[in-house]
Amino acid sequence: MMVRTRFAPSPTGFLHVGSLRTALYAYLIAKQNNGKFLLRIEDTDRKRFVEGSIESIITSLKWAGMEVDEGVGLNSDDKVVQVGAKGPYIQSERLGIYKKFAAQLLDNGHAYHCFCTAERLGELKNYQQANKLPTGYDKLCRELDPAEAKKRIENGEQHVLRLKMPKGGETTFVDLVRGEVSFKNELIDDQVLIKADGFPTYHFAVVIDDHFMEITHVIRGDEWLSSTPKHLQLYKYFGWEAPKIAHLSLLLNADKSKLSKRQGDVAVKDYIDKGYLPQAMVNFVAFLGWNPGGEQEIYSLEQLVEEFKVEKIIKSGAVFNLEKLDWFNQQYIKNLSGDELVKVCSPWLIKAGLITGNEDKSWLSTVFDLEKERIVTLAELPEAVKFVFIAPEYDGQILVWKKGTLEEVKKILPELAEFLDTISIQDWNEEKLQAMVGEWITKNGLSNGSVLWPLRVALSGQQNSPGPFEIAAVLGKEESIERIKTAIEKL
RNA sequence: GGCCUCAUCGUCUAAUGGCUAGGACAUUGCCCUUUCACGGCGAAAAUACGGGUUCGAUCCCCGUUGGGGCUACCA
Repeated sequence: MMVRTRFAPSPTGFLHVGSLRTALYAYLIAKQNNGKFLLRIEDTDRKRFVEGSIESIITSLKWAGMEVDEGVGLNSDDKVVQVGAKGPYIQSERLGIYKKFAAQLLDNGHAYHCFCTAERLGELKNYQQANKLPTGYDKLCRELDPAEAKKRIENGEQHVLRLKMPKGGETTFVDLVRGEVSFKNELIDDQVLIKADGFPTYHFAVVIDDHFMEITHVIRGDEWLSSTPKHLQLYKYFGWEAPKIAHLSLLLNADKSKLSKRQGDVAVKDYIDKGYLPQAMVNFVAFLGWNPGGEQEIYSLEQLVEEFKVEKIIKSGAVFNLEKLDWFNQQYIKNLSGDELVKVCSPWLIKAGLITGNEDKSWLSTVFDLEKERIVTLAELPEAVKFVFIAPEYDGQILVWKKGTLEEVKKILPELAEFLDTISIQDWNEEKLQAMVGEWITKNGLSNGSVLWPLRVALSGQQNSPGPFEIAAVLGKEESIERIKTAIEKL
C-alpha cells in the first residue's frame, strides 16, 4: 500500500519550529517509503485565521527543503494553489463534505443536536470544578427526542452537533511511539462535531479528511493524544479503517516548560531571518526526538530519509537548545564552498549595502571563505567581512604585537611594504605570499609574530581577524600596500 | 481536581538483566598558532527517589516525586 502522510497546519501565523519537526517526520516517513507527503490547511476556526499565513507556512516548508507532493502549494506568482485528485485540501472549502457525513452520523444515531448555551456549559464546568468532579458535558441533550430537536432547529434555535461516545468500555489503540494507550469511554466528552456556525471542529474534519485523502500515517503533536479516542470512535461509526498514528512529544523551553514565544523565537521565519541554514535547522530539529544511534551528527535531508526510523522516535520531550543549533549552523556554513557559498552569502551583503551582486563570483567566494569558519549565523557575515570593502578605522597602537615594540614595527612595516611591492601581481596569492614573506622573515632574522601581527592588523584593522595572506590575496596588491602605508602613518 | 503521558551528564541522546554507563553541544585544560576562529588530544559531568522480582537491576514490576499534554462551539 502506498504510504501517504500529511502535514496539516492551521493558518494562524508563522510556521512553528515544533510544527517544522512534525512536518519533517511526516515527510521522512513518506519519502523513505516512496510515498506521498501532503499539505492540508485546517482553517475551520475563522476567528483565528491570519491573512498570509498559508503562504508563509508553505514558504518556510520549502525553505527547509520539503517539497509537497499533493495538496496546497504556491505557484510561480506565490499564489496559493491546490494539486491533487483528493481535494479540496483546504478545509473551509470542504464544508459540503462535512455536512454530508454529519447527516449520516445523525441518521445512524451516532450523533445528536445540542442546544445548550455557553452560559449553561460555563456553569456546569464551574460546578464540576468546585466539587472536584471530572469536567465535561453532561450529555443533557443526548436524551432529547430527535423530532423535538428538529422542531427547535426549524425555529432557528442555535445548536451544535455532538458525537455520541459509548457510555461504557474503553478505547485502546497502539500509538507508533508510545505503544498501547487506553482511555475509559465514560470519561471522554461527547465532542462537538459541527459548531453553531456550521463549521466542523478539528476532531470531525481531521477524520473525514484523513480518510478521503487516504492518509496511512498520522504524525502529530502530543496535544492530540487524549482526543484520539474520539477520532477512533468516528472511524468506527463510519466503518473506516483508521490510519496508524504517532504522537510526538512537545518541544520545551530551557526550563522544560512547553516551548513558548516568551522565552525565545518559535517561528521558523525568525531563524531564517537570523541567518540559519535550512540544512542546519532540519538536522537540528530532526535530532530533537530522534536519533539514528551512531556517532554521526551531521545528516542531510536525503540521509535522514534513508536512516529515519519511526520506532526510534523518543518518547520524552526535548529542550529546544539554541547552542546546539548554533553548532549545527556553524558546521554547515563552514562546509559551504564555491558557488554554494556565494549563493547563500551574497544576499546578506547586498542587504547590508556592501556589494551589488555583480562582483566576480570567484572573488566573492574568497571573501566569504575568509570568515566562514568564524561566524555562527549568516547575519554576522556583513559585519565580519566589512573590512574588505571599507578600509577600517583603528587605533595605530594595536599594530604593535604583544611581544614586540613600537620601534620594531616602525622599522619592519616600511621594509615589508617595500618588499611586497616587488612581488608580481601573478604571484599575489595566498600560497605564494606565505612562502615569499616567510623567506623574507627568515632572511632578515625576524620572528613570525613581529611581522605577521602588524601586517595582519594593517590589512584588517582588527586585533582578531583571518590570517594576513588570505586577506592580502583578497584585497589585491594595490589595496594591500595602500593599507600598509596607511598603517605606517598611524605609528 | 480528573484522565493520559514522560523520566540516563546542565542540554540533545546511546546502551545493556552482569558496564570503565558511550557520543555530541555547552563548560574547562593542553596542543597547533601572529590574533581570533577552525582543528587535535584530555578533564569534569548522568541512570530522580522508595520498594519489590532476581544470584545480580539503570534496564522488569509497583509506588512516590517531578515534568508535560488534555480537560473549548481553538487547533
